[in-house]
Amino acid sequence: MSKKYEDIAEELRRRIDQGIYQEGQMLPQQIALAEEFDVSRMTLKKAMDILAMEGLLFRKRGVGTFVHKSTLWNTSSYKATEYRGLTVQLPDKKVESEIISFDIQFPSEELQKILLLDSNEAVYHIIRLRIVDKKPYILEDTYYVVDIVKNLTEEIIYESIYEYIRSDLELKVGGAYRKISADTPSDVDIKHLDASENTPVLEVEQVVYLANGTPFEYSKSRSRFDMRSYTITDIIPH
Amino acid sequence: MSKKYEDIAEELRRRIDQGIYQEGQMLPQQIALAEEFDVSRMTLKKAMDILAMEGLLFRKRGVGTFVHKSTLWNTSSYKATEYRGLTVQLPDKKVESEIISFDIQFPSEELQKILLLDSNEAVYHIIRLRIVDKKPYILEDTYYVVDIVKNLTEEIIYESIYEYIRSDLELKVGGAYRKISADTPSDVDIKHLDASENTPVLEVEQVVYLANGTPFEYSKSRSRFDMRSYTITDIIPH
DNA sequence: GAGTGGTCTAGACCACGGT
DNA sequence: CCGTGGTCTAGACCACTCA
Repeated sequence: MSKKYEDIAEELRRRIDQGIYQEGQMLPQQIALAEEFDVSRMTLKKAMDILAMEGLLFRKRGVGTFVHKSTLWNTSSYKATEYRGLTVQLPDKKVESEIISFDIQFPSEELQKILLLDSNEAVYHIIRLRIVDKKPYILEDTYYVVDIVKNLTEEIIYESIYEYIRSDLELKVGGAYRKISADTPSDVDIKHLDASENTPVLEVEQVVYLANGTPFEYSKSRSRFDMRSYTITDIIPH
Repeated sequence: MSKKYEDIAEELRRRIDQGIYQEGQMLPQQIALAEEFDVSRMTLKKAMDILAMEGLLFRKRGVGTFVHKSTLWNTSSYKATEYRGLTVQLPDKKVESEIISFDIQFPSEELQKILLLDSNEAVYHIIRLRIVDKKPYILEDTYYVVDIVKNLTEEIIYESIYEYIRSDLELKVGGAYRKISADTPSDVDIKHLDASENTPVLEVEQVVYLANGTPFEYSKSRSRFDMRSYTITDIIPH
């Protein structure tokens, strides 16, 4: 069962992409669109809310709904709120992995707090280098809760862990907390990211939750400053 | 006229802060809360949507609504979606400013595209060092559209520009696009941020929009890697 | 005043999780 | 099966902008 407002959001997104609704141009009024899609106005508005939060539309009360101009933000930078794997973020590129370490262990006290675990509930610990178009791209240091992300194998890690979580385990990701910071390179960074002692590093520390609120991943991902950046769209509803 | 769902969100936030609804605990069902606040269930749900997006609550269909546990994310890091000034972000600290340059100019071609200006519509260009507790904290390189942020003076810049925009000009901020990246320090960074040649720098590039969708600010803010980081809460609705 | 989007309702029905 | 939250409706009324 698909949700009407998601379908409509999808269709409107398509029309903007294809230029049927052009940059800066006004869209048909909500009532007309509601009639076209044969839904109530509230449902149509909910679809528009999604696009407004994504930054594609903005609305002005008493005036109308417009397509936002893009410019800066369609560059080679990644949405900070992207939770799917690199394979999805870089569909045109060749993404490979090098497994630097893969083991199973009991969580430290700090990790127990973060992932809401007892000391006897094991975690996988994976250090993995992602290689894009033959160049070292990002170094991931990740912990997964074993009870949730069951039966990880080297084969899965070599491909896409998120694909496995979604398709095989049929788990739904519900969201994440992220912290973005800069850092000096560690020895490990220098070794694997093709960095020198003075190359700044961009780090994303994150806890990822299932749709039911259970945390299942804690990770730190580091990349060279000149390889990656993150974008955030922040629309305040009014 | 205040909005009911904002008032209710505020009240629920207060109850979570005060521990009336405790971490991990289930809240009263939506229908009961809707009756308590004397609103429809849709309105109550909208209030909860806000708190869920903030990451305070999560809901599980068929089960109930729970208070999210916090841990990691209440540290000394700043919400990436905070658009108000430093004065608000650091209420306990002494925030001062040093004006490095302040002039008015015509926008470059690139800036015209970003801020949707003609070549004859002037912008203020401000380079300002923010000093927190006597330490250099962040170096801001900002352009404001003169037609919108009228009559800027050195006095205003020395204090809080956002306070001026909100209180005196009575403009409402509607959102922003941000890009976070790391960089090597520039000469200006080294000079003003108490950085050496090898100190990584964290940069936030942003375009800020009024509530009506008009862009009015383009800026790059840089800080030393060890002075600042940004957090993002990302909840996928389901 | 005419036309836009924003809020709110009262109620129906659906999807999901646990018993 | 029951109880939870999620979706959707049809319509009312409000707030804002612009002619």
